Amino acid sequence: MLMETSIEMEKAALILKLLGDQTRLTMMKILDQHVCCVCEFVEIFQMSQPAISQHLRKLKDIGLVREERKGQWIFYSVNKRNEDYPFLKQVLDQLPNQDFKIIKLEKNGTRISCC
Amino acid sequence: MLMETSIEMEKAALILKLLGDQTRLTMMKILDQHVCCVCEFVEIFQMSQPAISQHLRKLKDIGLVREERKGQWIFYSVNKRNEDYPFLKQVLDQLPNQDFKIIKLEKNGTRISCC
DNA sequence: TAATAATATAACAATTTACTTATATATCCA
DNA sequence: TGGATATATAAGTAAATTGTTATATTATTA
Repeated sequence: MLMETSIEMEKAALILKLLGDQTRLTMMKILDQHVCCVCEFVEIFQMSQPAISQHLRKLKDIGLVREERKGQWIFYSVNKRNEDYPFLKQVLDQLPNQDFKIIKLEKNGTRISCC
Repeated sequence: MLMETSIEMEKAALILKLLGDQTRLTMMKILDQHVCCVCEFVEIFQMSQPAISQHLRKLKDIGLVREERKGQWIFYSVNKRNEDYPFLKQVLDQLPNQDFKIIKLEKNGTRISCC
């Protein structure tokens, strides 16, 4: 059975361009399974906090992720209500699982430390 | 049943980056169904011949398309033997059909004129 | 209220991208 | 062989991208 998705070419290209960056692609794969905050991504990608923030903003700007503030922390998750989520999901489902990155954080103690 | 594709993150990001351009994405969608030559894409996208050639070269360089010379013309088609074709295909299958662009060429007489 | 922590934003620099125009290459055919 | 056609390549440029560092914002807590 063919899944019916009615994404437009322009929108599809926009989404794929955002996914065409290894950092953002990995973020999305992780976020599809886990809720994460900025500091965790800083740890995972060994990249500056502003760099992570900027990637997340791009993803948020086209509606792929959503944020929820809880105290000092802002938690990011995949926006499954987005009309293009089915399109996104089919891409993410083809990617290798990235849970090991979260597990590594947990072993570090870096995951619980802030979130 | 989940389709097994074992693409690596780095490779996936590379492919998605190439697809994240409306011209190349549309090219790939068309090429998945039709064999085309450069001049047809020049007509379809109303873009210079070198621009089209350069897009096709990028797609060829990572193995997504292949070329076959027939006389003066070089015919491009999707490289279905590529190990990452299943990954690509799942993306393309979600996009709206672009056959109308080829049909328009046929009505123009621009398709048969060269190919 | 002041210090700290998490995150966002601004400003900037290096790199990459996607065109352009000009030119080279390859094939066909008279 | 020479002109025409289809395509590729080279060189240059403007805009976009992706990082950086510095600073602002927001919430927490002593």
